[in-house]
Parts: sequence; structure tokens; C-alpha cells
Amino acid sequence: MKNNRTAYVILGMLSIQPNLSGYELHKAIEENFGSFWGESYGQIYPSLKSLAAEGLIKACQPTPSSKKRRQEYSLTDAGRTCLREWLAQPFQNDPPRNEFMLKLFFGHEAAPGVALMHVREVQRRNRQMLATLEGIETMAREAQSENPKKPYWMLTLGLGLALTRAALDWGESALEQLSAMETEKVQKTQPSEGKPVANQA
Amino acid sequence: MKNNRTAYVILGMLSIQPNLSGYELHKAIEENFGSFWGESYGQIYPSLKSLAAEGLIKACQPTPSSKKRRQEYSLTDAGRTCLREWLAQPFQNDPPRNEFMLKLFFGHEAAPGVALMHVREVQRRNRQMLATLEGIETMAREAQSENPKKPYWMLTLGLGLALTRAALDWGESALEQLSAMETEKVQKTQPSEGKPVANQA
DNA sequence: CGTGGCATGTAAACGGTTACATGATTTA
DNA sequence: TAAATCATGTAACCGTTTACATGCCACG
Repeated sequence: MKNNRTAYVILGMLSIQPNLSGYELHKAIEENFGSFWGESYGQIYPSLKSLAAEGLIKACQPTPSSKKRRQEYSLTDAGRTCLREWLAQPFQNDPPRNEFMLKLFFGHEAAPGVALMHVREVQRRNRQMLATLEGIETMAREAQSENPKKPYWMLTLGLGLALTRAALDWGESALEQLSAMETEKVQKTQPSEGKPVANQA
Repeated sequence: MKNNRTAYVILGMLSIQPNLSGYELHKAIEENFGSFWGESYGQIYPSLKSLAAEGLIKACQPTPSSKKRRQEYSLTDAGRTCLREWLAQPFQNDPPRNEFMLKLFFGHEAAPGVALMHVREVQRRNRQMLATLEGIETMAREAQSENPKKPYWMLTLGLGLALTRAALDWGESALEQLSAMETEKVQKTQPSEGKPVANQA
């Protein structure tokens, strides 16, 4: 296991919520890390196999209460040690990939209105993201447990919120600038239509 | 060509700066898009070949002034059209990958001081990023050209700046919280040493 | 002349997604 | 019983990085 972050995400998830199956891991990762990490089944299931083979997790039968047939896993001591070692390593900066920023940068090359459309869309997605994160925040506050892990979760959540809000603020002013710019451009290209009375056939 | 964003990055770069070689493209992408996109030589050179084969770019001999032997490329009309079509498509959200946030989330599982170390490191990297972006901003302001592309560049730059500053602000308060939390933890684990007079042998 | 950096490339390995296949369980 | 959803998995494909190979040019 060299650069296999999937494995560590699984170890980490099992460290806070034992006895999960592949399916549940996928769901838990989506729900908890959705704003900063993702894994697909195609990564999870093979990783579970190899982690079990290495003795870092072990398969266990589902709790009797659960009716469904499924394979659950839990962390071993070796797995916990391995997770801790990884945590202590410097984190790596993943290569940046933001297609929105790319398309915005090339905005002048695009047809009039395209950049504006992309900004509106990014605002929509970020508002959605903000709602999700605020939902998590509310739930966490209501739970108000003494769980010692919670401060770390709240810090992480706080960064997600801060970044999303910053993006939304930027979007506000970008919309203003762009609508000024691009209506100008449209006026040059296709002069104003007067009042459109008729409509499409 | 289906999901090949490398190709579009190249087309876009050539649309704003014609006659670039693979090496120069790599440098230009690094310098201009460094905060939101990256490409490696292993992607660039093969893409140049296939783009040329499709007629979206064409190879041209270096300007006589340039002494070095190298293959330069420029955009064709077909290439420009292709770029425009891509720009008008909705952008895709790339899967989030932020290893820092992952390690912070698991902070309680790590040895005392580890989370703090990671936050200090992320602050360091973000300060570096901020300096780079502010450098670009300064240069752009001084140039103060009438280039119609510039507003789009400045908007993109503005988002990069906003996100970086938000991350730095968050980091400030995270450092405070964490240093309070983790010194507590250390005190419980290894009670205070008094004044260390002797040192390591 | 030799060394170091510039410049161009390629092959292999890897990480990751997608599409597909399958069966079991719940709900209508 | 039919349809939807839960759950597990696999194979193929694709995008990407990494490591390696190579030759040119400038400079000491």
C-alpha cells in the first residue's frame, strides 16, 4: 500500500463508526466527506478485500439484529496503527481541478452570456452545498455530545462553510460585473430587440 | 475526444497565446492556471499529436528569431470552434480531493500535535499561494491594457484570492482552537516537565 | 570539452470511474 | 407477483503521474 488513500479513508471511517459494509461505507463517505472527498464502489470493494488480506481490518458477521445479508468490517489494532502513521505524514496537495474556473478564464472566447450562465450555475451549486453543510452544522449543535472527536469535525466543517461562503460572496459581485459586461457585448452584437411582443411559434 | 480536458486546456491556452511548444504550454499552464488546474508532460505531448491529427491545431515552424529547435503549434479555425462548443457546455464538478481536510477530520485519532502541525503547514502553503496570486494581480494592474480578455482573467484571479484568503482566515482561528485543545491533551498525557534544565546527551 | 539545464518525448504503472451483472429484500 | 431499491461485486476503460531515455544548447 503506497499512495492508496482509499484505504486510509476506509480505515478512518471505521475508526469512528465500526462494523460497516462496503455499501454503508460508500454512503457514510458521501454524507460525511462529500464536500472534500469521494470514493466509488469500484475503489471500495477491492480495497476492503486487500485491507482484510493485510490484516488491517477484519470481516465480521453482521449484528444479529440486522436481517440483511452483508459483509461488515471493523478495524484491527494493526489497522489503527497504520491509520495513525498515515495521519502523522505531511498531507499532499492534490492536483487542482476546477473546470468552472477554467471556463471562466476563457470567458471572452465563448459566446456572449456563457460566462454569466456558468457563474449562475456555480452559485446554484454552492447554495446547495451551503444548505447541506448548514444542515450538518445544525444537527451537530443539537446533538451537543461530549464526543472528543467533535471539535475536529467542527473545524473541518467550519473550513467547508468558510470556503463555500467565500465563493458565494465572490459570485455575487461577479454576477454584477458580468451582467454589465455581457449585456454591453450583446448590445454590440445583436442590438436591442425593442419589446418582444410575438413569441415562438 | 470525449472527456479529455487536457485537449481543451491546450486549445484555450493557444487561443490566448499562439505558437507555443509543449514545453512552453506546460509552463504557461503552470503559471496561469496553477491555482486551479495542472497538466503533466505525459498528457500534453500525446494530446498535441492527436489534436494536430484531428486538425484542431497545426504545427508550425518556430519563428526565425528563435534559435532553439522545437515544435510550435497554433489554433486552427476548427480548433477555435471546438473550444467554443466546449465552453458552452455546463462545467463538471470534479471529484473533491482534499487530503488536508481528511486528516484534520481524523485529528482525534492522531498523536497529539499532529492536527496542529497540519494546520500550520496549510497556512504556510496558503500564504505562499496568496503571495503568488497577489503578484499576478499587481502585474496585471500595472499592465492596465485594454485587452478585452482581461476582465475574465481578473474575475478568475479574484475567486482564487477570495478562496485563499478565506482559508487563511479560517486557519487563524483554527490555530487558536487547536493549540488550546491539544496542549490540554498533552498535559493529560505527559504532565508538565517543570523547567527543563538538563538536555539530551 | 564537459556539465547542467533546456526541451521533447514514451512506456508502464496506477488510481479512479463507469458500465455491467447479479441476487436479495422490501413495498405496492 | 411486479417493481423498486438494497447490496455486492467485476472488468474494461480512461486519465494521469512517474520514471526513464534522449539530444541540444549555453556556459564555464
